[in-house]
Amino acid sequence: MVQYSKKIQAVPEPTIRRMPSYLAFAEGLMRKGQQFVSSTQIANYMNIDPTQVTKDLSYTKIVGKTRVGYEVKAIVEVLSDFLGFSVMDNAFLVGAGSLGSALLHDSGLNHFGLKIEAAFDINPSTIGRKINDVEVFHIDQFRDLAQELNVIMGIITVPAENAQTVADLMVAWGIKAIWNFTPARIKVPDDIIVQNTTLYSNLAIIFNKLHQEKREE
Amino acid sequence: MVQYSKKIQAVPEPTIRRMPSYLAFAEGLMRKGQQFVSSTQIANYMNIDPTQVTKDLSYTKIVGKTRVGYEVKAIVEVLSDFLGFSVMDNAFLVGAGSLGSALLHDSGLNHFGLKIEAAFDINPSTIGRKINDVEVFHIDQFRDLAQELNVIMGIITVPAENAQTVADLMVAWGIKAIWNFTPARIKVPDDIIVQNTTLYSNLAIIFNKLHQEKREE
DNA sequence: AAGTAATAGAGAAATTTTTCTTTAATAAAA
DNA sequence: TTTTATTAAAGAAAAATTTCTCTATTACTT
Ligand SMILES: NC(=O)c1ccc[n+]([C@@H]2O[C@H](COP(=O)([O-])OP(=O)(O)OC[C@H]3O[C@@H](n4cnc5c(N)ncnc54)[C@H](O)[C@@H]3O)[C@@H](O)[C@H]2O)c1
Ligand SMILES: NC(=O)c1ccc[n+]([C@@H]2O[C@H](COP(=O)([O-])OP(=O)(O)OC[C@H]3O[C@@H](n4cnc5c(N)ncnc54)[C@H](O)[C@@H]3O)[C@@H](O)[C@H]2O)c1
Repeated sequence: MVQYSKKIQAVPEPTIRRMPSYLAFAEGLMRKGQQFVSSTQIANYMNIDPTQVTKDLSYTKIVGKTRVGYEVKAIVEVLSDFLGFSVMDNAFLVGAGSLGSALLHDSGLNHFGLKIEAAFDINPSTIGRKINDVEVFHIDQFRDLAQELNVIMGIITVPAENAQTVADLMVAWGIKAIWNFTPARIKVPDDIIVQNTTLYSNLAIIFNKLHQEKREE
Repeated sequence: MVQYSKKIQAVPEPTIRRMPSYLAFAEGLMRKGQQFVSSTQIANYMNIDPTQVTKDLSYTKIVGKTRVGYEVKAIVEVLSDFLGFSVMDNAFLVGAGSLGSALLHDSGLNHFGLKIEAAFDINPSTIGRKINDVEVFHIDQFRDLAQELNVIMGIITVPAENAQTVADLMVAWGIKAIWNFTPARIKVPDDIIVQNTTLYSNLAIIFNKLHQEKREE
């Protein structure tokens, strides 16, 4: 079967996953005043192969200097742009519980181009409060505010059993991308982007490695 | 170069990443009283190819029935065991800030075999408090408590710039695996398992897809 | 009872991602 | 100045992962 929606020359997802770490590393070096950084250094920091770094960076317009490496400033600038971190996108967060609050406190999101404009909940005791200067509204106000503030992303941090309900509302209300932190998989139309972020995958990997170690003993 | 530490017949990491979702789905079905589930159903829920599910499950000892599927109960039991979720591992969490508190509130970790026995911080105003029944100690007490409680995992939720310091302490204190939630990459001896869990990779992927959509318009 | 459709499972093929190899450039050392 | 070592970059090869193809099985429909 021919895949019509096939991406042409898409950047590999693993590459995109690594890039924010390159960026964060480069930002750190910049603060320390370092001008150049080699793929070897980055690879050493990341615990990966140096050619992997070179290949990853080759997807951007960054060019390195033989025997010197890449200009730190260039990495920061180009990578920020490339990753979409240098323009602000507006998001709404639904579920101002423990994880939601943590995200609202995380300045890294803001630094990397995501502005959480407002939070929503159904719990009367949370509504009206401000968490790190972000106000918590009743979920019924989502639609009007989303249009008003040009919000394209919705963050789901409600209990798993309510994830689908919230997702449906988000879609109906014009959200283009959903960042789902619950372990539940949500069903949305094809044109809506969904990113599932589940802790338990990571837990499974750690356990797997731990047990492998045990087996080898 | 010959790779001596090469794993024999290891389960692919992507497979392990998907398994917790299969498990969660099966648990949901079990609660609803469903007895069997087919790879098609699971695939539909996960938005992936059915043969992927079949292949993933083939790494375990689960066997399916033609035209019927897999027994839900078997998936739950075998997968829990396989993923190491049915035996409790003890962990310590260092950095009882916003993310740390959220993790301490997350019952899912407990459900999937991770018991956070204690939390540690250096902030006097946090020390002595209890978060969801887990006590926050001064970091100096880590060592003694780790030995006493047979803790093998350390969870790092301090600010990124302190991640390496905390990791060094954890290693010195006999921790076998580190779950690092900071964007910083830590350097540890080869025999220590490290799992980095960084939000910003996910953010980068969403932005990438969003921008791709924009480009295609 | 016969036919049909859905499914597990095994193996092959295709695709994606990582690693290796080679080349050219050039900074630093001799 | 010459040599050496380090590096980026491009392309090839290898490895890992996903998707496809085929077969056998069997529940359900006719
Ligand atoms: N706490 C964590 O560290 C953590 C980590 C990873 C994933 N998760 C997942 O994130 C989700 C939320 O976890 P949590 O610990 O923050 O739970 P929580 O109970 O602390 O917060 C959930 C919030 O959602 C609100 N809510 C419920 N239904 C809603 C609805 N229909 N519309 C709007 N708001 C609604 C609740 O009032 C509550 O404030 C869960 O699925 C959990 O598995 C949590
Ligand atoms: N908040 C989030 O939602 C979120 C999400 C993803 C990742 N992160 C990352 O997690 C880390 C923590 O974020 P946070 O928002 O919880 O920060 P935070 O400031 O709320 O919490 C950090 C805690 O660590 C403690 N601490 C600092 N140095 C310490 C040390 N040496 N030993 C022990 N404790 C120490 C502080 O006292 C504080 O309580 C950061 O690296 C952040 O990038 C946070």
